[in-house]
Amino acid sequence: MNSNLFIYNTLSRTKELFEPLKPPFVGMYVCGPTVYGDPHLGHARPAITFDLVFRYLKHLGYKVRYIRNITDVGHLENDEDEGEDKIAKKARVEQLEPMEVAQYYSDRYFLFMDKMNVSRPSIEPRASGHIIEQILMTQKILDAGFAYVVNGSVYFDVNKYNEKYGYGRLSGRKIEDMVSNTRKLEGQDEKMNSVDFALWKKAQPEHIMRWPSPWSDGFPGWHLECSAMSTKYLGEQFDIHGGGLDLLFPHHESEIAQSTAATGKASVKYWMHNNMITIEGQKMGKSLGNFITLDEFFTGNHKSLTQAYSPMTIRFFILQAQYRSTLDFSNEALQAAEKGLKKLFAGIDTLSKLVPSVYLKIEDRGQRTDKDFHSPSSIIHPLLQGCYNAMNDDFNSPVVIANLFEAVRIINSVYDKKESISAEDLEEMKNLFNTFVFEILGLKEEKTDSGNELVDGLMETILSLRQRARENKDWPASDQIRGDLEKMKITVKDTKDGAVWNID
RNA sequence: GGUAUCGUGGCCGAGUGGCUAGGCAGAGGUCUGCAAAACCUCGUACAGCGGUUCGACUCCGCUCGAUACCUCCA
Repeated sequence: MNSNLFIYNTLSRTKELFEPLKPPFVGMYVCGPTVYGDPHLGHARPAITFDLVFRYLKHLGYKVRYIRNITDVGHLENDEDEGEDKIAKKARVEQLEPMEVAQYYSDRYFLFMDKMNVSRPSIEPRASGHIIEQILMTQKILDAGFAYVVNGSVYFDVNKYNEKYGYGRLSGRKIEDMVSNTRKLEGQDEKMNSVDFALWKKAQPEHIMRWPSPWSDGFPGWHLECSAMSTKYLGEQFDIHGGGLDLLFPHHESEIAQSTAATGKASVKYWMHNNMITIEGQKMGKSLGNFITLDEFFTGNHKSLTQAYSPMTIRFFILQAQYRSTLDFSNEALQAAEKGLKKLFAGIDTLSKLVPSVYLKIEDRGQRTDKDFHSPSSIIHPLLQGCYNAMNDDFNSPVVIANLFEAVRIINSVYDKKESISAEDLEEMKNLFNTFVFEILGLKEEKTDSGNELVDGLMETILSLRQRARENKDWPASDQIRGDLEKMKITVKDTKDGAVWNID
């Protein structure tokens, strides 16, 4: 557990050695989805990024409590007077109960995350289930003197907070600049200062989602849920807080302010931010209307998509970029990922068929030179070490994958009898794939109908007929069978051990 | 305008002060009845201009360009 894991901390803009506050326990909080729309590719990135973090920390032996919230209330439409809750607005349009909408899209979110093999977090709290905690936190901030009440709404006093603790440290903003640069919005007259934000908003009569509070019937402000729920489940101070880069300001900045104002100390040790997925160089997002939902990816049902892409292809595509880089979507890039993933799993399949060579190597007597290229310490072990080094360097999954492809190259060479492998190497190789492909990267094979007894039996019959044709050098018949199967998406390959087939 | 990040070969995408990323696509070769797969070889990328240095794609400055945030957004 005494690892050399380095994490890029947005707070310091450097990679820092990861040292949990209370080892072996690790507390991690990640901003989850607002459930008022179908999950799109952008939602997949943080989910997979922090799943990778979750999986790796567990692999290192930490006991991780991972919280990812569901925002089913709390984000204001804007900061204006009539600021209405997004969930409520959508609900009115569709004439549905707000919670029905939230439930529907929550279910959709879970469904698609499961398909991409994203682990379920330890706790997935809902904002609507933590109104009391949010009210209590608002009260605490009021008591500390960093908030004020106007007409039943409660606002955070950013200026006062700034004087004592400094506001803007995460995002590198100065409050003076912000005051002069904040756009003039309608109906800001309640706030003492334009940079102040709402902790509690009084609900207008038409506002559906509302709860009683000491100040008014209303609803919590849009940064409050994360502060309240992270504190509830992880304590006043915890290790990692993650989320999309687009949440850095003002959301995370305000979270820091709220928690610090309430408790007098900084709550988060490591701030992690995943970068955006872009499409034609632009952020894929709701407001731009250029997003593609996960459902559309999986079905191929979208005008920008030339084909469907499987959940694992999406996962692999995301893991092929480091989480802090922007990732540009294109059909070409996705197809490259699809083929690469196929090659990886073909390699794993081949690995299970390998037999170790039995000859006694000269280096087994002790002396080792650079030419001893078949001992564990000289070919497989460096790859394993390379994977750990990459993960320890701020979760550099693309480098892990590069190491895995090198391993696949070795597997194929051994299978082609161009290289040999010792029993120890073979075991280490299997360990490498089990650990990194399945456990840490969380990839899994998407098997189709293979394994179905009926299909297997039919295929055996068909291929034995084709084999007879081949033995008779009846190439037209042989090729026709292969061609007909190809039309049914069944690929037949002739190897020296006979024909093998698989369904695409 | 402010803040931040970034500009790598046909595409995606790592990385580094002097030493191979990797995947996809492309070219040639081996194997194969053919095909597929696999393996081998190849292309001399690091926006531009200066500076530091024995040496920079990597450090510094400037220019150009891109993106994100400053309003809900993963």
